[in-house]
Amino acid sequence: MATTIKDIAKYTGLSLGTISKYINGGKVREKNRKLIDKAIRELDFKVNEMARGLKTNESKTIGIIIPSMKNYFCTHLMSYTEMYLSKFGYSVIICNYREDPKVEREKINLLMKKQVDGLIVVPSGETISEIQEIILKKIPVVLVDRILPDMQCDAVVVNNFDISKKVVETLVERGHKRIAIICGPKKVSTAKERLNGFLEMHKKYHLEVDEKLIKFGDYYMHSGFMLCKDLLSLENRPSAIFVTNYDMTLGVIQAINEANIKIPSDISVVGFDNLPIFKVIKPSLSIVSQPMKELGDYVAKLVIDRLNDPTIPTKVIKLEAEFIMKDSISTPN
Amino acid sequence: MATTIKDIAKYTGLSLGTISKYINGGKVREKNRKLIDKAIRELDFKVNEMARGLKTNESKTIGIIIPSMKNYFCTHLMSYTEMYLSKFGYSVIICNYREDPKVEREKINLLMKKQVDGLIVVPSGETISEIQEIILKKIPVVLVDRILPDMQCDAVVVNNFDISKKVVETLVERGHKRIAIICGPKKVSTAKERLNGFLEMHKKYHLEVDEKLIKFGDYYMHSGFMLCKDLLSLENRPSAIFVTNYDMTLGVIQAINEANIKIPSDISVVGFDNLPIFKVIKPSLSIVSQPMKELGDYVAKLVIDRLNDPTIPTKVIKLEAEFIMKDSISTPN
DNA sequence: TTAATAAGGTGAAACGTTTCATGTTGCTAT
DNA sequence: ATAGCAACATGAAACGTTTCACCTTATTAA
Repeated sequence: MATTIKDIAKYTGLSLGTISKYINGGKVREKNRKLIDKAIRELDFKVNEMARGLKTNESKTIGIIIPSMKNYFCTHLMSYTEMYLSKFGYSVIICNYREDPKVEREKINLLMKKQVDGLIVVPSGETISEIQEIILKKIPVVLVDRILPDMQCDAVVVNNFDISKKVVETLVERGHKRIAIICGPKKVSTAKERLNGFLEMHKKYHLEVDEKLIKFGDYYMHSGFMLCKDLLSLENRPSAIFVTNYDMTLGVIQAINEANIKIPSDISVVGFDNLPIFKVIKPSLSIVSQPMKELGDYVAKLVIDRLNDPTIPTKVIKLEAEFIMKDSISTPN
Repeated sequence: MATTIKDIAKYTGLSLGTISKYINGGKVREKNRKLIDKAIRELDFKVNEMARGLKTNESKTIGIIIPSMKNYFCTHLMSYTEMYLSKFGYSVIICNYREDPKVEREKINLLMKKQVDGLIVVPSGETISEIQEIILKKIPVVLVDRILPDMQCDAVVVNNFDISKKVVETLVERGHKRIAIICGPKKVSTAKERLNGFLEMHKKYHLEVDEKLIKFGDYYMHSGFMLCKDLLSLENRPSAIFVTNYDMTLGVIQAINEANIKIPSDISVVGFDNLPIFKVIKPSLSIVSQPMKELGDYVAKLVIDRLNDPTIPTKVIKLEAEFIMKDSISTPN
């Protein structure tokens, strides 16, 4: 059906080898070059990457696995990763596992069957052994945002612990004593680290930790909403809330709006991720901002580096998140 | 390196044909089934989809081309499409062209080289001939959100014209006479249709159309911001603004906030796309809401249907967007 | 027991490339 | 004119599957 290298060979009277050489950047005689170019144009030849991949054992494709395509943090990040990779001739298959480890496992399998040259994962935390096996097969794996215990592979993360300390310290310095935190799922490393920073600062300032003020959500808006409602209905409610991801931050604001409570006069809020939306919310929100482009670029760079030299030692890149103070913080009444 | 069907054949003492038949769901003798299963487990066999695809001339992959991975409307939509397709054994390569028709062309080419079985496109409007060619090659193409002139292919869109009329009519009924519209790029069908609805209602109600109140943006937040600033600085500024996509709506709100103007007392606003964010903005925004899941599902369905029977006549599915009235509309002063 | 038939197994060819050892051409210098 | 060499061309084998015509084994009925 479609034009193949054979058709080009027939059309030009040259051999398969010559055509192949040429389309892979090799040199041919000037008159042959013209002839081949003409044939390619006339017959509308496009190389069959499946056949090529079969032969070369390279798909020039990187698999990307993220929790959800509705997660703007992930898709945003991956848009940079894709851009970087495409400069090096790699394309990308993005799979989302809808927060379901079973689906995550399936997608990992799928990508292996598709012979991806490397794998980028924002893991659920429940597929450690599957990922281990891939690493054993010498396929480059890069973890993003979250790390997995005891896993010997490249990763790009942010300084969750430190930035969380900084946020809490700032609140404490403003006089807050009852600070709530809304974390992600306990399995996820970022959630643990952000919580640990929170606890650390309580220890440093000899503040009592009220377990009721520590909430674990699922990183989605609705859970931010519900958990915030819980917090607001406590008889001794917090004077500040630290929300540790983007979607839950939205949920928290929704809950506060619905309760007719004012930020920051009634309650202080620190959110997460510097996405355009926070320019739109009044009062402007104090947030932890992650360096999206850097994250996305580094992820791609680590894959490419390992593809070029599989023997280099694994690296965990820790980038700096930034705490941006705006108008959503005040001193407690 | 990796385990192949040949290794399984050797391990089990069976022939290639038998193994192939079994992994494709064929019947083998019970004792052979056990033997093959064991071999697959022990040797960790995974079928090489490149080899399979080469032979079967099917990649079981659908290419998806969207303007940007930072466009939440697109990624959100495609998350439904992916879910639907994966139920039918298809996976998905998502390419974004960063709003650049040159990149769009490259990505179309890339996907053809990768032998995708079908193509889903949110087109820039500048690659008509390239898409035509693909259709000629009998590869299923589905257009989403936007249609292209004279293109004989499946598409899923919403009733842009009607919904725009409804919005404008509502504003007119509330007494607005100077209504501004912020459209998308002129090349894009949705922009044209939404504008036409706007004009139609002006005609119906014998309202003068002030060209200064018609703005064309690029569907990004910043252009919404800038165009809104323009509108606000007119000496005879509009009493209502209709913004025709999500990101530009955010920009408009930002501009209005910065100008210290109040919605709806000073100006009425109607936005686009019912994304979670609008639960968070005060006052709650009146919006046009598109049926995301239906859109995404239908797109997938059309591809699958045509894959199953390439001869069926092409369909353009028009789904109903909804106008949700909230608190951002008042009568003009 | 055997013939007939059903059920399952076999292996070579093919898919569209790349690779590489070998063959052929065109130049350059004498 | 020609030897020598660089430059380029050739074509068969291989990559890991599927397919299919044909062969073998098991099952059944008489």
